[in-house]
Amino acid sequence: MKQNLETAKKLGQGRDAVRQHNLSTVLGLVHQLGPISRSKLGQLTGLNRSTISILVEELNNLGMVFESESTAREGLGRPSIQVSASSNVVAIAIHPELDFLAVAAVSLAGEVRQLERVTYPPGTPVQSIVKESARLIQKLRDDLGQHVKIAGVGVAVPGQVRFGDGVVRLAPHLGWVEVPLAKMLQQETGLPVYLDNDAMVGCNAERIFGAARNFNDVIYLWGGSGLGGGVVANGVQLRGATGYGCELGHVRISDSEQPDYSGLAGTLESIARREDLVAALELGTVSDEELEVALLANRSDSVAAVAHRQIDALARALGNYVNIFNPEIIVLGGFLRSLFWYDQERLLQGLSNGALSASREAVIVRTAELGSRSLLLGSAELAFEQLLAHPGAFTG
Amino acid sequence: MKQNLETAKKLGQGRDAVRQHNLSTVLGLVHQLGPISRSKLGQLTGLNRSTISILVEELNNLGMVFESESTAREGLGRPSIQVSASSNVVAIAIHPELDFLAVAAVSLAGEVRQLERVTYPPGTPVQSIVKESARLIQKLRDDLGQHVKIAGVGVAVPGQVRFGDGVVRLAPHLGWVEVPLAKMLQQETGLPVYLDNDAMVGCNAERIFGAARNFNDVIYLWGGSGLGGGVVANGVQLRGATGYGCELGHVRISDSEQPDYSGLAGTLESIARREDLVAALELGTVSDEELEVALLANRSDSVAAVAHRQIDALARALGNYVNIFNPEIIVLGGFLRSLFWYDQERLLQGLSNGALSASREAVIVRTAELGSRSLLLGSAELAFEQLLAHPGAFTG
DNA sequence: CTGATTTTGTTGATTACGAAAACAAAAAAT
DNA sequence: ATTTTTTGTTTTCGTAATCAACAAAATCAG
Repeated sequence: MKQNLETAKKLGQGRDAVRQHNLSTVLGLVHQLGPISRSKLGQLTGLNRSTISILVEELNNLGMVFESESTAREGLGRPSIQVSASSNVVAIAIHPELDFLAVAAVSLAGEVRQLERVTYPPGTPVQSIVKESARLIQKLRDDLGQHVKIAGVGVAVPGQVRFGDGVVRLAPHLGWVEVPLAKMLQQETGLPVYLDNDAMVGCNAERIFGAARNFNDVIYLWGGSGLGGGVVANGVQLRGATGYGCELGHVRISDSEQPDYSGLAGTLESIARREDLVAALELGTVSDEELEVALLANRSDSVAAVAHRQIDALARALGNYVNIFNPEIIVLGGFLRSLFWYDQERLLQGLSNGALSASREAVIVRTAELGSRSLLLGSAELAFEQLLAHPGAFTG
Repeated sequence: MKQNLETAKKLGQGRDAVRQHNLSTVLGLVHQLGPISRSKLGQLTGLNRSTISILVEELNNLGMVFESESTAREGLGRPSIQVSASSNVVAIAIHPELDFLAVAAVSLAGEVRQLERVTYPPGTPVQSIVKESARLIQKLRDDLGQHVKIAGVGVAVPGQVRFGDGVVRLAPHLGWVEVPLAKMLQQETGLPVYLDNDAMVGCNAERIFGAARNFNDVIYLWGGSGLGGGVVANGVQLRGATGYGCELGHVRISDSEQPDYSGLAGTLESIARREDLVAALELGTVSDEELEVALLANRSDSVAAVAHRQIDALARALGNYVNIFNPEIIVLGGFLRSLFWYDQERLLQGLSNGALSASREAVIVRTAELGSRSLLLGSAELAFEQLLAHPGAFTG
């Protein structure tokens, strides 16, 4: 509270806060649930018919949504007007990786309208990547045309992100340290830029559009070269004080002295390693899908030893998360999907052994649904979140 | 969202929601910060002078607060009226343990107005404890007089609590399984009853009134016979989907097969054990304070071996929590206080070794301030939270 | 095909509540 | 004693949700 004494953050609600809030929730529902009738919006929000009418009209005027006449019979009574999110409001999703850059335009309706992908040699300096991003954004804008409004730019960063000011604290693969990426991109493009850790971005996407849709308490674990996580507690994404939280891979679960990519010993990331699986299967560079096919086809003892060790470690970690978070659902993405399908029984049994039964009983374990789309949808969501919070303030 | 489609929970805000919210925040500020001037309330909430005036008057009429003329010089200008929480609005705090029962009346102003404590043999059935609680509550009410209004009853349970319906899922020490304690107490007393896990209750108290005051991201760890935890993330207490979350003691951090009180192996609770410390010091039944004095006075190797092992385990666990939650502050209570003071250096060094530096740098570690008062204040807070959420609806 | 029923959209009047402005009050500063 | 500064009070105003009444568009019953 003392902070508030100084910063004088507004705790009270004024007149316009109500309109702001209602506008925001209506737009949010349209965004998440897709085309929806006015009457259903009324049911969901508890607002009066006349109020919904005014709100939707305002959103229409802002260009955020459009209305279409009733499509088909929905039962008794006068058919309700359908409200849909506009495809002409888009967010730019950016995903920089070691050797490639993906830039996409995602509409408020949830479609990936356009996707550009370029590769470059590892070690390419940030400045070049920023310039390249700006170029691709301009290309997207040109292709999409004048009448498309840009909500902002969302970036999924494979590393630790200071959420408040959009600085990449550390992205080991890319060799970035304290890079003010948001500011750099903002200066280059003139658009508002939002950064977040890639796993958290993926978590949010799965929660809104994917396997964790409709759940309010979610654990998301994603295995790529490293191992990242995301948590949704009580309907809101957990980030910690500065945005460095949710490092679920860097949690020590064993006495082993084997270090992970961040130098921490005995962590889940140090045991459940994609490259060990790939090596055991004697594969080269493979996609997650190819890895999965190869793993499920191979039942040799040597592969089983590696997989079992990783599954057991994963189970132990999941047990910890269940005890800590009491989630409704656990979502496994990346190569962790493959571990799940390799021996689901073993994983779930291990989870049961390590978790308190009260929390264990209720939780379900699923694999991610969105695949590579999750990063695009989730990154765009970073920008849309700001738009949704203040729809009235948006001018495009 | 699908849930909402069925339950039709109100997402939109109506006319009166604003008043409700503002009334709530003003009362909340008075409750937390103690006597405060009207003008400061205006600064903190961002509300207009006239609005504050009306709100405070309404709270006054409800008997929640009272106003007093300016006490002393506070600078230039007309002195502002002081607003204080009423001492005549109280919550009943109940804390049942293995062999004793504490029942207290805590005022909205934060004073423990009265405290009753009785002992009974271990194994006393729940029904008896409920009856005894009701008797003590009646005694408190009689002593306090007619003009005191009761906001409700808050119970700190040493076990797992299903937060939604106030059922004790499992309280190992007390031998309770699926006990509908809230309902039982409600029927016996006619008052609204709220339950929560004891560590979470303590966490909330430390956050509002104690060592974690003014922090929004808190880890709280409390060591008694067992080891419990509490987490505040982004200003709200974490409970998980059903209320079983935050079992920070039951997190596996080692390959050891030593089971804890819940049968889980290699957890923090299985290593950091109060009774091992007590045994090493060759003590009998001691209070936390006595234990601390004895521990700090004894620098023998045998004691050091036990203490160091426990400190190292604690450090490893704390490192995990830091990586997961990126908190601003860690608060250690119960006998964990003693471990901290025994070798602070070792603990902090161990923490640094196991945590990512980005999160590690910002976090501070402190010991709990409230001692045994934390459970009383925190339990009362359970009832006050409901009161604060809907001050207008309260009739006493 | 016709009329009753049901649900939804529309419109205007009503109500609630915070903001703003003008004025009064109570202190310190000059 | 006068000015300045801050706060409390009162009145007026604007905004936004609600309510009631009516119209519109479908299904249902015969």
